Amino acid sequence: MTPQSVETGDEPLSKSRLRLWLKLLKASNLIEDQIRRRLRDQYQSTLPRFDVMSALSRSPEGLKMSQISEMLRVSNGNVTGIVDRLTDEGLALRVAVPGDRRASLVRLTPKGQAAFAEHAAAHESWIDDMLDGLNADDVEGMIRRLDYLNETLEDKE
Amino acid sequence: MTPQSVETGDEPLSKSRLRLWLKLLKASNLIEDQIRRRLRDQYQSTLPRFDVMSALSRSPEGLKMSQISEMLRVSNGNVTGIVDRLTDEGLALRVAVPGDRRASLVRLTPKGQAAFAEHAAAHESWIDDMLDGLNADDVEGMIRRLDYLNETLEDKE
DNA sequence: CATGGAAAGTTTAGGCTTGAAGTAAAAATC
DNA sequence: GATTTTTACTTCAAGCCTAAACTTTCCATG
Repeated sequence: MTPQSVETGDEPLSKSRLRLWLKLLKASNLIEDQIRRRLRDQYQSTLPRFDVMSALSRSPEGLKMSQISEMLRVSNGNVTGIVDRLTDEGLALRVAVPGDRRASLVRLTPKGQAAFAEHAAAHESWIDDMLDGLNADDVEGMIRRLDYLNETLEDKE
Repeated sequence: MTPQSVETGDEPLSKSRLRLWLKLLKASNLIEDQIRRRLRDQYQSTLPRFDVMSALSRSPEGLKMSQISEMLRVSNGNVTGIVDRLTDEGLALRVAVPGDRRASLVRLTPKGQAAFAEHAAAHESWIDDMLDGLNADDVEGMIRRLDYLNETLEDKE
């Protein structure tokens, strides 16, 4: 056995980890592509818009631009463009923050709330459909490992 | 119990599946962002370039544009741009296909082969490092479930 | 061999994404 | 109170990505 390499069967663990990553990425892309396609076809929307609206829907009092970009882990300039487009379509709006003329609070409009409620319900059923091959044990086993993985990944940042 | 809803503990399975998807997406994004950042910082490259070069490196005789876009599941026009940029940098080149003036074979140049070999080695060690919290059992368990999930997802396309 | 359709690629418009540069306002420091 | 630094956000350039339109070439059918 090669020193320092832990083996599983006949394959070094590092190779298995690489294979795991490629399969994880593949699953993620397959699911994400489906969601993007359906959001586009059925609602003339996109995943980034969905993500921003989802964050806003959880904070009816509104969110600052910087809060959104932190929650979604995307750049500030990115959020500017997405909120601009949501605003153009009457789904969101910027409200001035009294006492701080630099910032503004972004909120969903009633129209935005209604649209997101519809999108979110569809989204949940799409996921349920795409993952219906996994039973409760599978789901639990994967969640447990992904939780641990995500913790270690965040620690490393 | 609600009719038609399979429960695990006190949560409907559809909710668990949604949570699983969000965690899968999070892990995928955390890892992908790290890879993008390192490819950029250490090699002035990008993940799409890496993916194209990876496909090309496995086919020294070259690949047609349409083969690349099919393998990577991206659009034709997308590949055009990426190969253009690789070509501009002397990492890839287009070779005429005798007997078909529409198509061309894309190949890595020697410079491209050398660059990719370096990037691929680094890439593998980054993954090994990021996933080092998972032991052989974890890796095997996740691969098994992801294999199954990917199969069902591809069947649904 | 003419012609109509299929195939291979490119181009284009529009949106997403980043890092970097820029603007303005607030806060801290002197 | 003036100056410096930080904070909040926008703008910009460049790359990525898609669907759709387009060009060129190939091929099948009459």
